[in-house]
Amino acid sequence: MAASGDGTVGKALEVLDQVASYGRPVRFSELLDASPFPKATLYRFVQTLTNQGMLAFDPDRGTYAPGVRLVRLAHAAWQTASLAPIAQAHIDRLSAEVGETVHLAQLDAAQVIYVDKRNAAEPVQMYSQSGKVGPAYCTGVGKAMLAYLPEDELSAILDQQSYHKFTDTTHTSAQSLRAELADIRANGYGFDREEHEPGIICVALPILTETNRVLGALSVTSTTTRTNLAGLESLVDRIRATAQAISKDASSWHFPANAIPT
Amino acid sequence: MAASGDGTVGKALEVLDQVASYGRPVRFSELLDASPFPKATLYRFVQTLTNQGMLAFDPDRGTYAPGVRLVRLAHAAWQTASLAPIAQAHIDRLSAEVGETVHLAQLDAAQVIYVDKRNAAEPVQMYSQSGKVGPAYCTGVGKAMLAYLPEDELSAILDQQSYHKFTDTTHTSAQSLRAELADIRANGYGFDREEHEPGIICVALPILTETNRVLGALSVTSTTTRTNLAGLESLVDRIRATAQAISKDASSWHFPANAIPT
DNA sequence: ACTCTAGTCTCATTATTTGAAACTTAGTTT
DNA sequence: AAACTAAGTTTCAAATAATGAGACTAGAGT
Repeated sequence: MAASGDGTVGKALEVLDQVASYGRPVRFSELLDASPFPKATLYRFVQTLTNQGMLAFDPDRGTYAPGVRLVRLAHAAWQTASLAPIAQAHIDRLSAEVGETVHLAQLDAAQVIYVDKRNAAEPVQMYSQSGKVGPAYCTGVGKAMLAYLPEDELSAILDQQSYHKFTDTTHTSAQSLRAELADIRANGYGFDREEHEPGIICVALPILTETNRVLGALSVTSTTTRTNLAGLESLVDRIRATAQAISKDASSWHFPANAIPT
Repeated sequence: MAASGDGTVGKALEVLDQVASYGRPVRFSELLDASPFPKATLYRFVQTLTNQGMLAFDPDRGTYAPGVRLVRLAHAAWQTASLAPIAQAHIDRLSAEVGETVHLAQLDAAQVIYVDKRNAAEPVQMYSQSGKVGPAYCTGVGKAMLAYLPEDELSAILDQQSYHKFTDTTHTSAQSLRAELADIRANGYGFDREEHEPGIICVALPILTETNRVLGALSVTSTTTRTNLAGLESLVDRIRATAQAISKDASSWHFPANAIPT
């Protein structure tokens, strides 16, 4: 039932996450210090993952880092499973119209993953910006998605949040967050009231299927120096139209007859 | 000793690759038809991978696709393990100077993965272009890397090539390929003589460490309508300088003291 | 109501993982 | 140069998890 702990494969992926979390190449001993696994076990996992190209070993330095095979797999994930390729054109248009940064996010376990981002000023985004993660409980997109989750999934996710108080508007308990989620559900949209970073505000709407399953969320971000919540609220209709268009495309476009064979 | 077959984890990752290879969401039964695993076993793998967020299940359609967790992991891989962030500035400059498309590639098992691409005309590349794979035996970057591989790794990789004849200059055997690799090693650079796509030619150089380990490869691509091999050859010095600069940066830059803790 | 197909679950057998401890380098100290 | 130390690697019997044939269920088609 919980996300972690499916047999050997789950443990190996835990190790993979651990390596990725450092953001730099790591020594075996560093991993060992922070690992729940005994030396020999961790060693075998690291070996296996390296064999498989999921980790890369630098023999000159004796360090491990996430491997390039992940880049290949992610390419497939991004193209196949994410809303990004579908949403691309819609996001471009929205970003141009509102003149602010647009984020497209999806839920991964208890975290938010930004799968695309469009900045009005700088028209094309880069790979390195996709894949960035953020907390679900204090971002506009996170809350918009949580608000439409079925109760069992929601409570599992709420339990996993850190409720770290980034600013003085950050929610610090599942309880207060739940209250806001109810509001969001009632309105159909939600805000980030500088909950994650001071001065940064956003409006966010979920992207839902016809059956009301959560596919992702869309947000328009700005700063308190440029606008305020009411200003962002005036964009809601425009954003909703985009979200609906994406949802519509997602329902049809999911079976591209076949990919161009390179 | 081959790359595949490390226990349960290896098998699970094989399934993951299989799903990714379709380039579209797939039914369980489709996977089963093409899978070496018996029904119950495949089922368990798919379940586990889905639990783990490595696959995403679409309950409306009953299909599986690569999951968003991969996007997160790939972000880490791209940033930490790939040459892309290091090479960025160098590639920009090179692309601007030569006015042609520059590719940065690395080796993943027996395939080439393009981790970055800079097109002189359209200045910023997109995520969706990173992660693209290509054959090693008939691309400029592929051959440049193979040429500098130690014999044991090389022969393992040569055995895994398909030697599909894309054009009439494509190598169709390990033997003829080996001969060219010797030339490349002697010259320090290699060409793609329309071996993969008619009309497309390129020069490629490996990116090596001081200890002569292969880190990746760099290529400048053009078309036969715009230039010819001699034209590309004149760029070799310029490309070599870039490759060396990247290698130098890679040797120091590999330990960013710590990442911005967002 | 019956049949066929796709998907899910069970459980005794089998194979793999586990991890304490021994071993191997390579680097440091006395 | 011998003794210590730390990091990485290997071993092997015991413990655990994976395996897969087949049973089961749900739904679609006739």
